[in-house]
Amino acid sequence: MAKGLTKRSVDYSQWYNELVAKADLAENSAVRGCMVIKPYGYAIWEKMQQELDRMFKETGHENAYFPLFIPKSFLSKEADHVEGFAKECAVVTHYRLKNDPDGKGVVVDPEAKLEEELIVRPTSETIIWNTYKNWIQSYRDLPIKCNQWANVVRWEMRTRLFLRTAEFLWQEGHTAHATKQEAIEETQTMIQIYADFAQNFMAVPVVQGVKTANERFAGALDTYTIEALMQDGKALQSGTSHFLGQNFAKAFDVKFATKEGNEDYVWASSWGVSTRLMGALIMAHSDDHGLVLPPKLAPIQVAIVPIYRSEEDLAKITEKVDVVVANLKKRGISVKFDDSDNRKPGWKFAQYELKGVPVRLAVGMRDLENGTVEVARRDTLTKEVVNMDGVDEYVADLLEQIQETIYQKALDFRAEKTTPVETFEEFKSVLEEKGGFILAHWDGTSETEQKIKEETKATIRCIPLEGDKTSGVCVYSGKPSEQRVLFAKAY
RNA sequence: CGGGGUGUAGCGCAGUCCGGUUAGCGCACCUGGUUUGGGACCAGGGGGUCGGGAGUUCGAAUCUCUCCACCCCGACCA
Repeated sequence: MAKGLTKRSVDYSQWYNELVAKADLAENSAVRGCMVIKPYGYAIWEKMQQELDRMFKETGHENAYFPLFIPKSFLSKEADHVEGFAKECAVVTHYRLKNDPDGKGVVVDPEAKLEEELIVRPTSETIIWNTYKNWIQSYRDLPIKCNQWANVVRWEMRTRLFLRTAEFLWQEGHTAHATKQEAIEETQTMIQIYADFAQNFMAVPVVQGVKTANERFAGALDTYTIEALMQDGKALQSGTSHFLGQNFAKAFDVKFATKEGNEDYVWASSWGVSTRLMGALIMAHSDDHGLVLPPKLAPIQVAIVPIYRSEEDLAKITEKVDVVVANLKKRGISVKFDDSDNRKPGWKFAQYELKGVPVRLAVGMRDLENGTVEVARRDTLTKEVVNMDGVDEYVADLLEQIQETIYQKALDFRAEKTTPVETFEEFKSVLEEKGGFILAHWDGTSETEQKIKEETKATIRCIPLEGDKTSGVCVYSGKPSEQRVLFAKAY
């Protein structure tokens, strides 16, 4: 048991907070609501970025960069968009400070007021569509498929490391298309990429679906989402992809000449995932001993701990371990040989467990005599002694197994915590006693959705794309329902 | 932004009610030694604007006012 780490069963959110701190992922900063992502946490984010970036480029996207600041007037050009974001915008009003005439420090120079105030981007649709206007004249200029890796600011009242911070890192893709169909296909392609990434790299199973009107992105016609289930039974929206129709093209007057010689507004999509994925990763797999990382995203995949009495012993062990390290690296496995002498092996074992390192090798004099290595896997906390010869191949296989095992475990957990219900009584009791995802019929109205939210605090996470499509009657109103939708309490 | 709680060494805390030596303990850190197969032990040592500011007082970590930060629960949200 990790010293000082609160058990999940005692206080889940405290467990999360302590884990983020103790595993050296992130910490609160001097700026309210803003986090410092520490090197170990950032290394995981970099691994996510690398893979996503590769997937974006494989599907024909290019990276670009747009400004941090957005003129205030841009935001208000799309009515729903400004409505959605206005309440959480940071605003730049001045461009200069001066010495405080009354004494120490500096004050805002009232002489230096901006003619037009600037919004710190909460998202970049407006500045990008203002720019795209200049890039697009003809259907030959389309499609445009840009992505940017950036920070955004949404002035949240209550924040939690990774899950909701006032500033966060993300990528936002913004595409422009000649046809509605193509824009819809792009929107769907990207949500599929997010789902693939979540499942194959993060080992987090997700439900793909469409958001209801209430939960839709401000300015979108349709929002596709991937929803993941955390160990406390709450849902986490982990990625979204929006079909924007011609809303932003109309707001920013972006027209193009069609093949037929007509003029038409451009069709748009946008899509993003953020450092919130870190929260999903942490809460999906980790246990009371600490972080559990999927091998594909672990900054250190293998930690090697030497066990020795004398310097001579260490030298002998190091000689053997160097070969193992070289062989592992040849296979593209990231490995850390921890020969620091200021910690005992037991401390190191606990530390690498806390940090979620998938595989730990221990090598002592006993192993040198027997030609063996002790192999411990983080996900099951089991240990085996194997031959040192060929341990690199053994570890390579094991890493794949761990990736698969933790995905399967998360999938089983979700299956167990997904409950179809037929009545509102059942809905409430399942939500109360079991939590998790609830599949229920819904009459399709915002009123019913709102009522259910008020009475139970559960929201419609999405209308799933896959699964049971049979019709029924709404659990709340008794009116006809086309298919079951996914309810849960959410982060 | 409402309700509750907490701010004392890098971390975790005691001391605050009832003001009074030099502000203390555990972990961490430094030095030396013994250790090393699941969070080692002994000895010595360093480290403090007691969250900030203002006030009361001969004297404030302690009392008063005020501001700030963080945590939990709500409302809001990726």
